[in-house]
Amino acid sequence: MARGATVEEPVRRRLLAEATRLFAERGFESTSVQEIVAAAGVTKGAMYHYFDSKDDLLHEIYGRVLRMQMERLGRFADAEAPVAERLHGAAVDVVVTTVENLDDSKIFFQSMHQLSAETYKSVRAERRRYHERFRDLIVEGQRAGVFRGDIPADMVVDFFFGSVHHLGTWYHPDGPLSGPEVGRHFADLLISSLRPA
Amino acid sequence: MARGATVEEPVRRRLLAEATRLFAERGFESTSVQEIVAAAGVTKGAMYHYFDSKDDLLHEIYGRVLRMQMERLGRFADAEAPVAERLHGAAVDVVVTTVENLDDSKIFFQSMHQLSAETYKSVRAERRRYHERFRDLIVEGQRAGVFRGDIPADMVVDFFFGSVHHLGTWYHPDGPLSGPEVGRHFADLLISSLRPA
DNA sequence: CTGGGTTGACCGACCAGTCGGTATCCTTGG
DNA sequence: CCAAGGATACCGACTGGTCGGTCAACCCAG
Repeated sequence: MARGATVEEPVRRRLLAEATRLFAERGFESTSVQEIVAAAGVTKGAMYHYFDSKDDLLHEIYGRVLRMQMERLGRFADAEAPVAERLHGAAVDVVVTTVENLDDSKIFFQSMHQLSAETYKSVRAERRRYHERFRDLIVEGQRAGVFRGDIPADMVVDFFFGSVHHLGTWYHPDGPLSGPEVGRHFADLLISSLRPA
Repeated sequence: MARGATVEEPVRRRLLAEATRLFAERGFESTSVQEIVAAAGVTKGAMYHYFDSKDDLLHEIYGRVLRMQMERLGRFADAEAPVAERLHGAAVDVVVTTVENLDDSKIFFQSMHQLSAETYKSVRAERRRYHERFRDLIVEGQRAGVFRGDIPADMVVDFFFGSVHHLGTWYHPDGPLSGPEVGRHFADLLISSLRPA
């Protein structure tokens, strides 16, 4: 018979995938390295061959998410369209990709503070750059007069991303709402909340 | 000299206060019982005299927050005023009380999943009742035609409380914004997002 | 003298990370 | 063409240490 599917997936990728699943399910501190390697069908030696530490595993997961989100936001922000449309598109997209990677989202807001001090700082910095990119869209709209200017743009970003990050606590892929549906509603709420008084 | 301030506070209350502070600072799993009792100036035996387990400590913290929030929401919801005003008042209030008890908020969204299965379920149920109370206000406004009706009220609640729960990740009491200021902005965004198209 | 409150040494379970070892492949030079 | 030898991938028993929770004994107010 052909080699099993698990053999096709390289060990490193399998470790990341299982770690993501388990961290989302039980939290970082409640998941032992032993459980991760057992789920991936390898032993500790293999894990410590590919990663420096359990912390490093979490760091990799964050890096993957952050790179992906930043790249996608860039494409919406740089498009040629009215600012309200670009913001709406970016908002829908971040919701859709969040629900498509719900495990990543759960890990983010539950386990980020478990990272070592320096790793934590670098993740925060990367995250801040992402928020600033998003905020610039809002500021642009406020300057153009299409968004209300009496609420700080930074706060609007925190307001919106609070909602996005919390999708992991209530959204279920097999529930009545699809990702794009939730994304459209969220984006509508955002744009609507920004209409000049 | 008079008895020290710590002696005035009963042991049980001190344990809860220190546990809240430490859980918020380092997370539930990263805080040992030994650290909690040391901070409270007692020993493990004393803690296990008042609480069944470390889990029970967390459960009590949740219970305290939930009771307080539910009671306050009730007062706003039952007031005599236009529904938009009642919702706005409740929204401002939940933000203000959240930033006044930021530690509780941090614990909520970081450590809830560490509770035992049954405790977790009861906390979720209590939380759901709170959300439903809030949602009913929105439904009332939608029926009255003062709020847009094309977005499910449940989703609006999740949208708003996502933002509220995430205050713990970015709000600093000594920052430029006071609790009531943030509350007003958040409430304005909520009401604004609900204006009929 | 009694019993609620409190002590702190102790227990078994578990954990992240280490390390000496093995198996398999790739390179190299004879 | 092949043997030698090094590099890579992986194994799993083990270590030093931490954790939540227990319990027999103690203290002192009523």
